[in-house]
Amino acid sequence: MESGSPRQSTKALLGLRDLVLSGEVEPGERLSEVVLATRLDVSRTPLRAALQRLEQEGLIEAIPSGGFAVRRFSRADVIDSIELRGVLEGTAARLAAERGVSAPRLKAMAAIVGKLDAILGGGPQALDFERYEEVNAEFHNLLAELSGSDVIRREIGRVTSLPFASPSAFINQQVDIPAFRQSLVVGQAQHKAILSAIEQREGARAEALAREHARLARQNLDFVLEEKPDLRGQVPALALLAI
Amino acid sequence: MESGSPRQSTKALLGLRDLVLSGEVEPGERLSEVVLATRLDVSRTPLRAALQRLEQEGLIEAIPSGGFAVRRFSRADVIDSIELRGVLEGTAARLAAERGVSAPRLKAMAAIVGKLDAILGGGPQALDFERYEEVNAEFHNLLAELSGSDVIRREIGRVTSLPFASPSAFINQQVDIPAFRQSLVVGQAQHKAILSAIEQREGARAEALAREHARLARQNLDFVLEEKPDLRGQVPALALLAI
DNA sequence: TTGCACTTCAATGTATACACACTCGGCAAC
DNA sequence: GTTGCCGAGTGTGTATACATTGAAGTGCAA
Repeated sequence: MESGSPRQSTKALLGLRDLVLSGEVEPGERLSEVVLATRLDVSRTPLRAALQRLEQEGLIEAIPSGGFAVRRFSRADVIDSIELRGVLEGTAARLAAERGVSAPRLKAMAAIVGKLDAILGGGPQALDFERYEEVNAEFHNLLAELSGSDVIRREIGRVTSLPFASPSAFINQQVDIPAFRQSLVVGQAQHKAILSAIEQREGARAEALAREHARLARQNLDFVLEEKPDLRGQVPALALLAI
Repeated sequence: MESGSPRQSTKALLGLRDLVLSGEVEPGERLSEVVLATRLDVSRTPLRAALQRLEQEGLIEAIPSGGFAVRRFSRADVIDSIELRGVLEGTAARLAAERGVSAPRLKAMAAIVGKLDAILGGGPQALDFERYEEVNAEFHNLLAELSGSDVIRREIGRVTSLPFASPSAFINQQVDIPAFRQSLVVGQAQHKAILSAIEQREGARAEALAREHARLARQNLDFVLEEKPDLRGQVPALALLAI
């Protein structure tokens, strides 16, 4: 069987995930298999596979009496998920520093940092958020790889599958506020420092920096929730949040 | 639907997990749905649910062309899984210290430590491994809870579902060797220190201690693999290992 | 003898029918 | 009026038939 595109289970998984993330089905709402199967135009079998998978991803949760419901995330969940990402990326950075990284891969990381510099250096209004988000994701993906550990890489992948735990959770055009733009500058400084620490085999520094880097997301979260609560609907990462 | 015991999917999950963990199906071996369904006396539907779940647990992996195979773990995987557990339990301990733990829960933790003392204090030959393993698991479960974070608790639960990443991975009668008994004493000292650090709100100390505590498992792993390689078959946690 | 293509087969992916448990409404008894 | 029981209905859990694809083996041709 081809594991590529034209599978119903893939269609069901992507469709269902999108339905949940976009907020079309509300947190706490029970997910009816027949309704969803009809809506996504798949049979119940691949749909159930998608439900099980999303349960493991943490987006939905099993109901004791059977079936699933959209999970309702608290602010604490979001904060702790960000903290967890920081801890895991910190570990990746520390392991990279301790175990060493080959010159070519360090060069690749430096190239990514250079690209981020170029994106940020283009002047305030020329800033391409989408492009920054893309390259930022590259940085974080490569960081996970530099750890040299498949176990760590897998784990980071799992945790960051939750939208609000993603490294790019609060990078988007919608929330174009000076405070956010500044946070990108700070974040880029941290990127450089993390790379430097890895190059110089400073494990503890690399770990601390990566943790602090993740906290940037928490700062932005706090800012949105407290200063600009009206922006909540604009940030996709917060669609599942029930404060 | 009752989510309790008499469900075919439960039967399939437990049966399949046991089949993999016991080594009855060898690492790398392809898992045939029809064969397994017959063997476990369930239909393919609940079996497929179990397969999907075990894939998420990390015990088996999907084959590109379809189906699943028993995952083959390298020594690096085991080492990194232990490291990961240390990092996560370290985070749980740090959060417990930083955020504070209620007096009753601290008391409960102290009670567990007391039970471990009693088990270890009974003299060398009276040592009840099974009981120690049980109470040790209690300690680690409560530690995860003391973090006050469902996110962290879930994550620790996931990681420690792999047999060699479990806190009790190398505690068993089979490997009754002086070095192992000594490691229990050291481990218990670390238990006390972790509790003390949490009580005194010393986050960094609590984290460092919990990390080091996990490394005890790595020491025991190294000992088995290098000093007593003939014991490999005796330790259930190593059944999946392909050095 | 070797390589390619076709055929066949086996195993997974999908759809759907059936069985049973949980829920919710109504009715009766207290 | 409230509480408890009962029955219908909805929906998930399970089984199985069918579709589809990947792989292997065989035969023919170069």
